Amino acid sequence: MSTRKTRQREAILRVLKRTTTHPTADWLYIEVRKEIPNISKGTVYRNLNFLHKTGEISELNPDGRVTRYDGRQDNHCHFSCEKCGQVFDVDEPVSPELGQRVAQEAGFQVNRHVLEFFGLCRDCQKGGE
Amino acid sequence: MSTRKTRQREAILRVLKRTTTHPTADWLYIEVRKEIPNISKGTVYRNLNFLHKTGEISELNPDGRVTRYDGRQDNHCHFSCEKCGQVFDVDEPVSPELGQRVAQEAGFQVNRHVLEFFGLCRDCQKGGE
DNA sequence: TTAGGTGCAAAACCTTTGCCATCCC
DNA sequence: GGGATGGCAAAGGTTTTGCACCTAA
Repeated sequence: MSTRKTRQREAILRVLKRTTTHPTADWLYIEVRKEIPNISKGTVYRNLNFLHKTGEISELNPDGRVTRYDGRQDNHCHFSCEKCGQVFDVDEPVSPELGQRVAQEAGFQVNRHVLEFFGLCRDCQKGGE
Repeated sequence: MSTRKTRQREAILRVLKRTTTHPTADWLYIEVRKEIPNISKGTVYRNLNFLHKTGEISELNPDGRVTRYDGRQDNHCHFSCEKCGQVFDVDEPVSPELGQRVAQEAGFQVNRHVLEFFGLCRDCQKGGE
């Protein structure tokens, strides 16, 4: 089970790394297709799952419908607009000791924790409602 | 658009309020069916969405697949077991001022924020990997 | 009476998977 | 060469929706 280098996998990772929009698999599919026109959705999903397992990217599920992906791997969190669905980076670091406290108190083995903000982005505040 | 009181809606809310397991729509469907055998899944989903909109319950999406529901409305957060998928309450309150800071820094209108922990629950720690 | 709610089933949606051809090492 | 990977399409699972009937107020 070595890890092979394929055009498809490299293209997917490259496109994801160069965007900050936390795209969906579908958006990545459309984008990568500009470069590899006959790539299939199955391949996109398989590679995203692979890259997630190997820890090169991370998954987000702000709205509970579509999975979004993030190429950043440093300590940061996200803001999701409840109107337009866009996801933005927030440079509020997540303090690691929080997990330890919860682990001790409840007996869980805490591997990670996630902090997410929800509300209206700048554009959607203008639009009213 | 008044709000009608129906057996179905009341039963769903009652079942959800009396559990602490953050159930899925399907689990609630099975449970409520013990009381109202011919209730339909569509009704369960419609009412859960309704109750969520009116703020009586909240939605959780720990794993990004199935939506879970929570009848508790006070300030608390959750721990999700990455192995068995169960969701537990954590009595770590979420500090409200965090949202304000992010709002000021980034220009977002922050309505709420969520803190979630992930790892292994007690039972799944025993089972090994 | 009547607008909102329900049951049923089909549709919509996102994601995974089986199968065979293809490609990388 | 041989196993990992890709393309294609079908299947899978969750959630939504259209429609005719029902029911609470």
